[in-house]
Amino acid sequence: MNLDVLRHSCSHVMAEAVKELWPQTKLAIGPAIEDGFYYDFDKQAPFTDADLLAIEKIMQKIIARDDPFLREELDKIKAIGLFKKLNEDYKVQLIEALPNQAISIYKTGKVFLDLCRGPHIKSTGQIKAFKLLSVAGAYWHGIETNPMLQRIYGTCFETQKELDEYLKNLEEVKLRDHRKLGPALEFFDIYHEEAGAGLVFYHPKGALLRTIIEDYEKKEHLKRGYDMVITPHIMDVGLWKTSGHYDYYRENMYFLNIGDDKPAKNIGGPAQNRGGEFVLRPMNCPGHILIYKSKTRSYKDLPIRLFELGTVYRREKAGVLHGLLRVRGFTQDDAHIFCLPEQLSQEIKAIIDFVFDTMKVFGFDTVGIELSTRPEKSIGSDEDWQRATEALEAALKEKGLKYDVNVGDGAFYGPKIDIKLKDALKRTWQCATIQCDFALPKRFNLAYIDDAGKERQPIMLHRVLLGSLERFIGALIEHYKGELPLWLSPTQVLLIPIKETVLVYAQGVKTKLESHNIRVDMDLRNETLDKKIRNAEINKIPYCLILGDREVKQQQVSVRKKGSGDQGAVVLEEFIGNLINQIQEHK
RNA sequence: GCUGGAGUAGCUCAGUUGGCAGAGCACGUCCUUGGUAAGGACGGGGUCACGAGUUCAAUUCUCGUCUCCAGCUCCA
Repeated sequence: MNLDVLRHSCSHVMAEAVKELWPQTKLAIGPAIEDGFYYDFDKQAPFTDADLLAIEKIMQKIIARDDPFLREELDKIKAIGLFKKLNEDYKVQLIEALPNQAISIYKTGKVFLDLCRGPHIKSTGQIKAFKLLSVAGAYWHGIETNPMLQRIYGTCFETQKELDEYLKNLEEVKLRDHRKLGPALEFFDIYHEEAGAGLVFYHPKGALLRTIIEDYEKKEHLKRGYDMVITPHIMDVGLWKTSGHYDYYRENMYFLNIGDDKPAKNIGGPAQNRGGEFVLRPMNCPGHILIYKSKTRSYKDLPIRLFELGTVYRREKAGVLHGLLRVRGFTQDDAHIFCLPEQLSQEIKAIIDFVFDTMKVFGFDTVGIELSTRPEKSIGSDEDWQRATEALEAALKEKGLKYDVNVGDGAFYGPKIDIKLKDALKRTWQCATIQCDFALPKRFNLAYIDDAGKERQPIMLHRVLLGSLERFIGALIEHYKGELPLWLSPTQVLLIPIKETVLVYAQGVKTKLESHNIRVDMDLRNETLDKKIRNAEINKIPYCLILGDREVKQQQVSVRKKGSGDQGAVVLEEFIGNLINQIQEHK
């Protein structure tokens, strides 16, 4: 049986139940979605949890009746008349938007009918396992200015067992929630009320994790021919007028009304682009562009790859903020590559490789590549957009990668490739993006001198690998359920001395581990061994070393591995050797 | 920004039909010196999100604000 058909049919049954309980309710649409189905209703009073239970009960009744799904076809005029009579305004709108041809409707039971393309299951009795999950607001047709409807989400499976597994998986998702795990593991917190929503505070362990990630990235970028730069967090508004952000991104920018008396020097763009006011940067590009422009560049210098762990601030709408995934201040692993046209394809392919390699090191599979094209609100000529889009597409094709095209979803200055990663629960996360840009080089009058001594315009690539470190750390926490691999764990080894008499020995072990750059903590509290072990497990520390009289006497350490318990005693050097191997292999 | 739900100790949550605010964990002190997931006793900790209003009295009722949660819209 086709699961989408089953779910779609289930949404019809739900709509029938809602109409039975509240006959005045108007129906909008009710499709199957990835994990279930929904139906949008126009009803005055909000649906409550109790209402959902009542609806489920009626649905059970309809399913027990085993009503057949019957298809009928009408011409458009008749269909409009029928749904007008039923007072189903939204259905009338839907039919009016359809081409002038036969309109199909489906009937179930004696009274319920719905505009529907189909197909459906034979009869309601084929629904074996379903559950209504939640209710939420949703705009009619998804357009903000339209009336808001009430959407009931539900899911449906062929068997109860599959439904139970799905519900169990939902619980699993909750357990992995980085918004709970992150503060619990003392990685980060957000002081919504005191400091502001969407602003992240890294506590010592989280800051250490981030430093480990940053160090890895710096090393890897230097290895791959990037230069590191550091640019200011506030810059004159004139720069943002020239870049186009002032016109195309203003509602997301923070302005600092106190500026300098003297307007900034105008670079590129019209003369009115003089500032005197400052902007907290929402992006890093203008800073990198200034560095590119700082001297005359030869074609022999290109490509120039400027990398910065750049913190940016964006004024996101309050309702979209979500843990570390959507914040107002975040740090991108951002680079801008200035290159010759003939270098473009090679650079894009190198970035794609870089993304794949990086994801693998952090333990993710990459999936889902999307190519996004020119949006309505954008700068640059059609010709440039076409060249940029073709360049990205060609690179994907040359690498033999599958991708979807997302029409109109590009940045305002250029088309982009998004690479999504897949976590342990098979959820996807938007992290890496590669954007091809002919527009900003033009606006800022970027140039290089070609082999004939003529001034030419370089092409600019914007790209991030992990995207925002905040979002990526959120993904890491959920992917690993907080149990980070050894090489990323803020505390790699916890020393547990059993009693005070072994403290001298324990201190010696600690010093030795630290001399190998192993991150080690010692639990000196006056607690039982059991308690300290429990604590280490809860804090998801990869290794514990238990140190008592026995270990001192034999000059060994007793190893306990998270999740697999007592590993027995070994000499310290053996343990260290083993650990270093694992760390080097990014395990 | 929109629709709905919510905000009580650091955390997880009780509770008050309007009348002195509660537990477990965590934290502190003391006892206990232990062998692989919670040893014991005692103790500190709260403008019940914030601001108005109603009332003899508001954590509780009303209104507003902020924030969170589930979505919509938007996005790294």
